[in-house]
Amino acid sequence: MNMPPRRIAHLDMDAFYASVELLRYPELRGLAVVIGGRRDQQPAKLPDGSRRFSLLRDYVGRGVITTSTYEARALGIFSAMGMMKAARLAPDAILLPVDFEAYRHYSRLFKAAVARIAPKIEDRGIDEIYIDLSDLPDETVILARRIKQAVMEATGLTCSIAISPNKLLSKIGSDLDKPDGLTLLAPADIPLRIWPLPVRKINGVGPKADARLATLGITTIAELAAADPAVLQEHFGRSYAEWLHAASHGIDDRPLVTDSETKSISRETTFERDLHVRRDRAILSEIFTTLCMRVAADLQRKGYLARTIGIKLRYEDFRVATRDLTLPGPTADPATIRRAAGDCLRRVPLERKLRLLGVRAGTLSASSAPPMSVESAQGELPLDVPTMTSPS
DNA sequence: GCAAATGTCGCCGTTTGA
DNA sequence: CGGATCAAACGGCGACAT
Repeated sequence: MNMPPRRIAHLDMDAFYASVELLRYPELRGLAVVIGGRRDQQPAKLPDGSRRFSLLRDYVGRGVITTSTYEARALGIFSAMGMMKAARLAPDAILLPVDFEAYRHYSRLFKAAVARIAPKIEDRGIDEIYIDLSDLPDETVILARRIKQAVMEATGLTCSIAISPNKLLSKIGSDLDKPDGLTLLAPADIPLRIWPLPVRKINGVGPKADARLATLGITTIAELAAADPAVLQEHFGRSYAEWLHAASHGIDDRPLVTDSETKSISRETTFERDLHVRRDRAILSEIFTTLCMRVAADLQRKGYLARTIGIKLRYEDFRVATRDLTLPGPTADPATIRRAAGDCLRRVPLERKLRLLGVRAGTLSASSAPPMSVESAQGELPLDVPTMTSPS
């Protein structure tokens, strides 16, 4: 039997974090607003009831833009841009710190609203989802409008939706008409609407693959679609080459993943200045222990035990080193995690200064104890916590 | 000088056990 | 018993994503 094509929607909230902030501070509508930087500067409330907002020009130190309003984007400000660079481009932009608590709240609201219309949903992080509309009786555009309206009613926020036979095309499509977009894509639209786009628009082609494709003279999806499969295979290996080829032709059979288990839990932090392992040993040791305690608390709060403990370092030159260690048995104990992480640390070179330290817990299993409340989840460390040492 | 935090996946080399 | 072989687990790490 010939199955009808699926109807897969990709829904992407428009400038999500920034839009949530505008719900709270409507006086900022129409302005260049950026979200990011350190978490320490809430807007101050003035005696007359108005608010005093920080400006990007006053920011000092490390940090990146997490997101920004469309007005800020028009000034050349984009996600992951360094704060100081952004401040040069748009010194008068309003700066707000991230408030994940609020974003998670609105995330739950919009997802619940969609689920009432179409329950088959794949979570893709805080601000986007895939939705399978295939089994619903209504017409596609009607459904899309209904979903957009439900999201608006639940949150006051707009989103952009694309619907196509698969996740790949819908993901590309939701970006084609933003904000507040509604895009339908059929296979017949591929030559005109997909092929002219840069290969980087394919979800799964990142900066590295993009650069290597450029080397081969391939910058658009059309050029990728026309590329010799044998040449692709030489440069990318069989598996990735086949996937690239299929993607360029809009072919993607991946099902929606409607339930998934957490695979790892991690905490990491970038220091205010690069730290030297010997000179700053005391500071680093305290940060390291704190990270371990936070991972332990996260595990306990969420009801997990971990059997693998890993660390991540970012050196001053931005290179990354990771090490991990599998324990004899699962744990959520901060001291055990601290010891394991310390063992990992002994295996990495520590000559260069560090800019980031992270601790990860993986190979998770459910703890028999129920998830802990936040207050009771703080672990106590014994007094003789191992200290950081140079490799011997 | 500047470039976050958190998480997933794939690939590869090594180790281990059969 | 030595060698070949295979699978699974492990560890490292790159790439990619939001």
